[in-house]
Amino acid sequence: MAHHQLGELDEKILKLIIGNARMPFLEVARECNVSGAAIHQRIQKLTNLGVIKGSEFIVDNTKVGYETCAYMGLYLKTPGQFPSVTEALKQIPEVVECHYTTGQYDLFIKIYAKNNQHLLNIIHNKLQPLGLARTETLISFKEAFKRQIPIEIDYED
Amino acid sequence: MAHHQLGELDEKILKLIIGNARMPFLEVARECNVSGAAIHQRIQKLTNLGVIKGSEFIVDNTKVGYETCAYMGLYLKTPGQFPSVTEALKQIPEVVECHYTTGQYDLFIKIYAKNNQHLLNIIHNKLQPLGLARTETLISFKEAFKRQIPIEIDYED
DNA sequence: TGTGAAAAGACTGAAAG
DNA sequence: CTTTCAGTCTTTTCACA
Repeated sequence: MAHHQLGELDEKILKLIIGNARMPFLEVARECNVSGAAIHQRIQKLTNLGVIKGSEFIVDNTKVGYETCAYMGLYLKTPGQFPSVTEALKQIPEVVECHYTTGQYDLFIKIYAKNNQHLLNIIHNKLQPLGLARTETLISFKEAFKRQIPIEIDYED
Repeated sequence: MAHHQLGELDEKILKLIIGNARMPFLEVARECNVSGAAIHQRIQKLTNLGVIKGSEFIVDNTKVGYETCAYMGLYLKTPGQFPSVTEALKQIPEVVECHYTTGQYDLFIKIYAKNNQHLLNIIHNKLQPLGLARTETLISFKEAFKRQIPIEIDYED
């Protein structure tokens, strides 16, 4: 498996920092009973391995003017459209996630818009010109909760 | 609107830090041509206002053993189930997002599982006992991209 | 709100067990 | 893989504009 390089210390570090990217590494070190340099080097390693892909501040979308959150399922006309449509979606900043999916849809995306009218504008002016076969829209009117993946590493060695 | 307290400096700060929670505030200060203390106070203010809700490290799900990512639409039997089902979903760590939605479904959730079998186990053992009317599952077999909401504040005052 | 200064604390890399 | 150490940079607070 892809995560065979990770040990208990890595797991403990990830659990501590995954939900708080501003936690000082020295504090992590104290929690783990190792030196600060050890944490520094482990996090470096986790970053080099691609386990850690970056960090983010979590911003309340409604407080920066995005009242509408929607998911959309997209049907392509032909599978050949995958690369061009994905590239075009990347050019639309309001599209914040894009997945290739099995079953129902070909692509599944998440969009933030200022309001419902803005969402309609995005659909009409930016999505429809892409030449999709069909789309389906699902509007989230409240995010009940959102959190991180649970870190529970199996040591299969 | 909810974001009327935010000014140009707040916008600039948010744009700089939203995609890198480890950026030193002094570096933000230099980019913005203000003192470090000013950035410190602004970020404090943004946190107090709830604009900033926290920070996270972005971890590659496949590298910590979660190969399967799925979205599920849930139909309730009665609207009265909303609170209890939401609460029950919160007890399932693999459910990382939960939205109240209009139209098609009542609830819409995002799940990470170790593999497809594990996803089936979660559905059978944890979701079906909740007494839902029906569910629909959508499996993402590749996340083409994922990014942050664009920060573009209107100054309507 | 913003600033500068000062103390405390954190980061980072080198060298060594 | 871990530690200690040293130099440098950051965070945080506070008095003041």
